Amino acid sequence: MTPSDARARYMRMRGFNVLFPMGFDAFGLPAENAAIRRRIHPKDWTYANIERMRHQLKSMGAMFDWRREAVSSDPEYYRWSQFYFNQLYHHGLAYRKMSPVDWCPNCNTTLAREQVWGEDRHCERCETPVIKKDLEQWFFRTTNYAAELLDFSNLDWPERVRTLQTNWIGRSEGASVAFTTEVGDALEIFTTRPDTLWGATFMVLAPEHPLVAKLTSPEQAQLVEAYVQQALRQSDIQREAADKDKTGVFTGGYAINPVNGQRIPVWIADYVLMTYGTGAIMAVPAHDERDFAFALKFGLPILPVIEPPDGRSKSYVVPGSMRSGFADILQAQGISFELVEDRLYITLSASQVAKYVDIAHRYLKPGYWNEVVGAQWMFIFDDGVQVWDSVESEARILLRCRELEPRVADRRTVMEMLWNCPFYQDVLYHHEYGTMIHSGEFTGTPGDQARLQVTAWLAEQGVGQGMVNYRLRDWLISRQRYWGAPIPIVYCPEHGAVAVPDDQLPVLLPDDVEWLPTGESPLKLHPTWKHTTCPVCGGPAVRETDTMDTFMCSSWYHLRYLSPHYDRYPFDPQEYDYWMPVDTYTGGIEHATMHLIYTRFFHKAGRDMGIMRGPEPMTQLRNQGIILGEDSEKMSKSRGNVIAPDDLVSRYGADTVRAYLMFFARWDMGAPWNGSGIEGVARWVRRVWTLMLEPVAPGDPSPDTLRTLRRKLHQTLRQVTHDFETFEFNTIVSALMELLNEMYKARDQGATGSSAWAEVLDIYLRMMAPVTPHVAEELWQHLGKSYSIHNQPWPIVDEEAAAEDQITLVVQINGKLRDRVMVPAGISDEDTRQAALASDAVQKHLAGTVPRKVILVPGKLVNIVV
RNA sequence: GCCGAAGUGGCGGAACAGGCAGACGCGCGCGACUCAAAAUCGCGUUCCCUCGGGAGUGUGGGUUCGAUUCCCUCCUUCGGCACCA
Repeated sequence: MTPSDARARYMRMRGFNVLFPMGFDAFGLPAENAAIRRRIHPKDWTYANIERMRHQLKSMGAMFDWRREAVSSDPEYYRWSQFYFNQLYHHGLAYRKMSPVDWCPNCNTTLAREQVWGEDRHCERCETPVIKKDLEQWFFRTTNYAAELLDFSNLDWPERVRTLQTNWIGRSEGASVAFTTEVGDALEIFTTRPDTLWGATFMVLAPEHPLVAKLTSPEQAQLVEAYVQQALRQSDIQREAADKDKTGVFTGGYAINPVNGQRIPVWIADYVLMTYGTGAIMAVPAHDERDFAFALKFGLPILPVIEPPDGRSKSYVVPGSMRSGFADILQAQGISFELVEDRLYITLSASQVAKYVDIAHRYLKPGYWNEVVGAQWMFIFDDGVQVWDSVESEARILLRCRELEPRVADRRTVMEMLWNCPFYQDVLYHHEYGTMIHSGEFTGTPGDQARLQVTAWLAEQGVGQGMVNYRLRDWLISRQRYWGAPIPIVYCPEHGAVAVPDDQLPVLLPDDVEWLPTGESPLKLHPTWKHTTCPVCGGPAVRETDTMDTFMCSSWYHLRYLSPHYDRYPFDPQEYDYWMPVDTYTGGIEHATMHLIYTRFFHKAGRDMGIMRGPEPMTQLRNQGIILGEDSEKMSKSRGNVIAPDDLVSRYGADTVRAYLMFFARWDMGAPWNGSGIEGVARWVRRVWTLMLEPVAPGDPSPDTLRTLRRKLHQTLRQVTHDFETFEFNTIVSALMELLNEMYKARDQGATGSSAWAEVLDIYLRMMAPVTPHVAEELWQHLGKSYSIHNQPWPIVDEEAAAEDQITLVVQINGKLRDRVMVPAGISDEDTRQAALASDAVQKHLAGTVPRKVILVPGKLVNIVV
């Protein structure tokens, strides 16, 4: 808090009208869980906490305008959260649907996808792994704004946050393609690789896909049913583990590939997710890693349709399969190979394949075969060469090989046979872009045009079109918890879900509930609360008993600060016009894919509903790092590693604590707490105090002393100003420390009676004011200046005073430091060169040799190259 | 696996449109004051050294007169995403 408070104070001194508000995002799981643990009513616990926090913040000297305080659990606040819900509902941006959702068994509530973290898919709050439940829940249509949320052009936000959001939204460009089942049902898929359509040798549906039942043949019914049941039982963690062995079942049904009429089997497998795309994929095992593993495991055909970019092919020659002289002729033809124990391992460039096939065919002994794989796929038999370019030719080749070699008799596909040869493995599968092969009229289309051309053709044929898919999901906002804003919906047997009219808001959260956990939503168990009347017909109806995710409350709180007690609208429009959008917003990086996406969504939705204006809610964002406990773990009461500012404040005073919080680590990086340095900052504050309050008789300072002092002063002012602008708070304090050291020197040289001294004290206190507001104010008064220092303008750098009149010229020989020479600031290049060469150290090192070259950086450095 | 950030003294950290590495502070050492200690003040504090210097910003290479800074390789730590078709 304090560094941003200091910056707000700095901006005020810069002449800005600064709104620096404070409020409490008071609803939510953490508060409710903490209250339950202590067996205190969540409301009592929350408001006691708020009071404690207010006290703490005030003791730190924050400049918050408390008249603008907003508390999201106050009815006068959540009335407007409910108003926003209604608006979203009326505009079709809030909807209710039954779906498998993430459920935290410990918090007894559903969670948004953003609130489920890590590999084990745990609850963001309590770290319990979540499970899936089928529930009817309320969602906000964040996906409507997926494309717009990717546009950061109006934002001065850190690259890091933009990247996190971009990845979270997860745009992929591709095409939708209309496959059909054998009996004529449409079976649409999404693919990013329309260029591989001719290699689609089977399809895979998510187990939950609606067509599964219809596709399943009677023979497969039992297996399919069992697999679907098992998939539903499994948690996401089990299902989504990437390294898991592929599982799946054949439905017995077939689909038709629209590009070539090929009849391909339809499988179900849990590696296809119902929640992404259409819940169905075309499988191109030759160019998709997952499909490849699946096909290999289940013996499904694999057909390469994209040439690898390097054009490399391979051939492995079994001992005894070639007539003698084979290796010699290869060598003579410039075809490189490795010979290991009579086995030949041959790697071919694109141009060598034809020549090689010819030679191999001539040298092949009867009863054997040889193959070329990679960029080209050919099987050389003694009676001719078979090209593997279709599912049919593969079948023929496989049959032939099985006849010739009993050891491959049980192989189900050619690829399975080849995969057994480790030498081949790196050329059998790839997912790069390349020239299309084995793809009918598209064969030969180069990799950089393939996707575009195929997509255009699909559209022409009416079987597909270009399409963009996002990973972002709609925001699940229902929570089966007590401590939140009630969702203002009433269910009427006649009229269904009806929004509570705005003039009847807020739907008050009752105090008299059983808030101790029962595994059920507390509002549901309240004897009377949920019973009400339908706003449409007046008949008996029941209220929605779920409450809203607190991220809903925090999505618009910046607007409530404008006018926290305004009772006609979420905010006073005049205030909105004056202040919005938020100019500077600071917060932790942990908000990147939650709060900061939600609030952007909220703003854009609000804009489209005619409530807010402009493209974005917050113009400039700067991330602060997290201060960890001394044990480098996140501070938490349960770990017992929390550093309470109160203790530090009572021991060192607020100003010292403020300054130390700015000084001890980089604000944007955060660090484990380390209290040992605070003594240094305390010493600094005391030394300022001593210097200004302990009288020292003025002496007779030299002009040099005064010039040096003023130079340091204005150089410091320049740096401090810059560092405030760029949020580099740690160097603000160190620059002030440096200047103080200089001031002590000047004092000892008798400077205290001078006008320069008065100037230094004046500016020094102004620079301190944002950092240590109390000490600065008191010393300001002591200097006899008018109240208050915090209303003073920020000082202006006197560039002339800040300029150096002497510079330290660095003299290097071959880039190594050899000497430093003091020269006047405006020195000419020629004089610089002379001064450097005249140096004793240089003369000694040169020892008579003549420099080959002299590099000159004016005003800084001379490098003599010998 | 993919994406991103970061590696500088005993510690927190400075410096980077390429130009004196280690500002400022902590800690530590020595000294002054003191009977003594604390506080305060002063000096010193990257490492090695034969006191001339030499090495040094995670590793190895490259570009350059010159690299903590730019490029490539690798290592480590942290964060995010992850069967997303």
